Amino acid sequence: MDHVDRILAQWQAERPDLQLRPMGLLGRIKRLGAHLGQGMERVFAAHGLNAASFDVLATLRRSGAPYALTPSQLMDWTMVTSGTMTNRLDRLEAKGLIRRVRSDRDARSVTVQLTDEGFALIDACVTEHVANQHRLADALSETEQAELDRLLSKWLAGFEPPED
Amino acid sequence: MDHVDRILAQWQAERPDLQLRPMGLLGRIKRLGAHLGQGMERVFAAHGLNAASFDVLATLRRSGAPYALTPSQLMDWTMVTSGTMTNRLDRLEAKGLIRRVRSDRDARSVTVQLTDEGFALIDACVTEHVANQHRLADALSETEQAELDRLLSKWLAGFEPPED
DNA sequence: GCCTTTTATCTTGACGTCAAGGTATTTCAA
DNA sequence: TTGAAATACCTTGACGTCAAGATAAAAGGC
Repeated sequence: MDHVDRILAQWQAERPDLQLRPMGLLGRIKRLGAHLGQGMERVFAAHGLNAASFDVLATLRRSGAPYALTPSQLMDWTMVTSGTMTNRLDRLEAKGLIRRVRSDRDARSVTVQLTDEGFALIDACVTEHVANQHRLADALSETEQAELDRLLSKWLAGFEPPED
Repeated sequence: MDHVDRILAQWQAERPDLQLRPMGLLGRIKRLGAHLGQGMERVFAAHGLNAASFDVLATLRRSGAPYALTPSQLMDWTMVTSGTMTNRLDRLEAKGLIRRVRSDRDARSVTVQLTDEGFALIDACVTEHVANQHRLADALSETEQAELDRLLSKWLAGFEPPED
């Protein structure tokens, strides 16, 4: 009898006409996502970051040398709007973690590049982040994690058709 | 090869020292949660609500007659801070969906009650919401949904120790 | 060469959230 | 009885987000 079960029991009593089966599943995904998010934010915060700024720096870092992408590419990877990305980049630039370089070939275009400070910070942060993810997933065995990943991949494929 | 796989492949190339196994799992939970959240928001929006306002009205509705709880009880159920709840209640009150009643017994306390309009709205909305949840979960068979729910419950139990 | 359309990014305004703190009230131990 | 602590709710200020639209530049049809 967890939090989600209590919610389902209330609905069952008040609206016995409803077919509640998927509600528990969706509720658990949402709550688990919230707990995992909080668990990850702690590591980000220890490095002066949050999920938003980590997301940008990590995307640049894993893109490989020269650790530079355009705002549009970053928007594609992180799935946020242009206004959100402008705001994120403004803050990261103010902290000296990225730098905006105007393109020579296209005056509309900007390249966002990790500074040395940004590179060092994200490299240290992601190392801790990965270790933290291991801790967060430890409640399940490797077999269970693999089975869960299989089911989530199948579900996710309906929203994000795989390519290649 | 989905979006998460592409991220993992980039990390693998750039940081082969990292043990990336749990990263895919956590990434898929996050992305799936985002897609499901968007899918649910559409139904809320069709009734002039969003996830936040739906959450409050649904909590009041499923609490049973007289469909009234204090802000503190609502905070416990919805897991938001007091400032957030005040803001939510202000907006719902302005729309005439809830009403605040000062307590006779404790002058600090307030009872938040569904109005007739609020009751009618949330009852209609939750009916559609449940049908929508079925659609969103349709990508998995009933067996798969049950297995997924089992694994998520186990994982979630580490964050929210079950009671009773 | 021009004019429309598309592309790339930034700006604005509204909203939801939280942390920290404020105010009023109640509780409880001395 | 009274004064400190706890409780219940609200206020404030900062932040992250989005939708809509602004600006500027490039591309393409004629």
